[in-house]
Amino acid sequence: MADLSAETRILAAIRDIPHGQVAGYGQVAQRAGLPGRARLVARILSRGDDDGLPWHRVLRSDGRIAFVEGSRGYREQQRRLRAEGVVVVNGRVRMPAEASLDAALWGPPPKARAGR
DNA sequence: GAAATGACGCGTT
DNA sequence: GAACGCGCCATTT
Repeated sequence: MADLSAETRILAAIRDIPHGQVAGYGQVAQRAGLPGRARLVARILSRGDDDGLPWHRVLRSDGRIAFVEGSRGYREQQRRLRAEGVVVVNGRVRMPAEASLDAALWGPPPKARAGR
């Protein structure tokens, strides 16, 4: 059967990112069933054809904003992230482990890490 | 059809 | 932790 287009799956994966949560391009691609297509995700977002998509929750694997520092999208994304309670420092965000994203989507473990 | 470009990722230095 | 380099994928010139 004709599977949904890769673009559709990627868009769905991005929409599945919970409020106040962030994910990397590679993570989104993998969640969409397209491992190694991180660049495809970036290209789709660059098009911006879709509406109401939380594109600002998609960051690089390093937790850094993909846009160039000082550019319009950069400031926009940073502003939106902070508006959701995400801590952005020096254009950087604490990248959650993949397990954390799974937990946020499927069920967070009550075993919170204490002390650090 | 080859080369260049881009909201990327990972390993190495 | 930052800088550098190479690899991968899809579109455009």
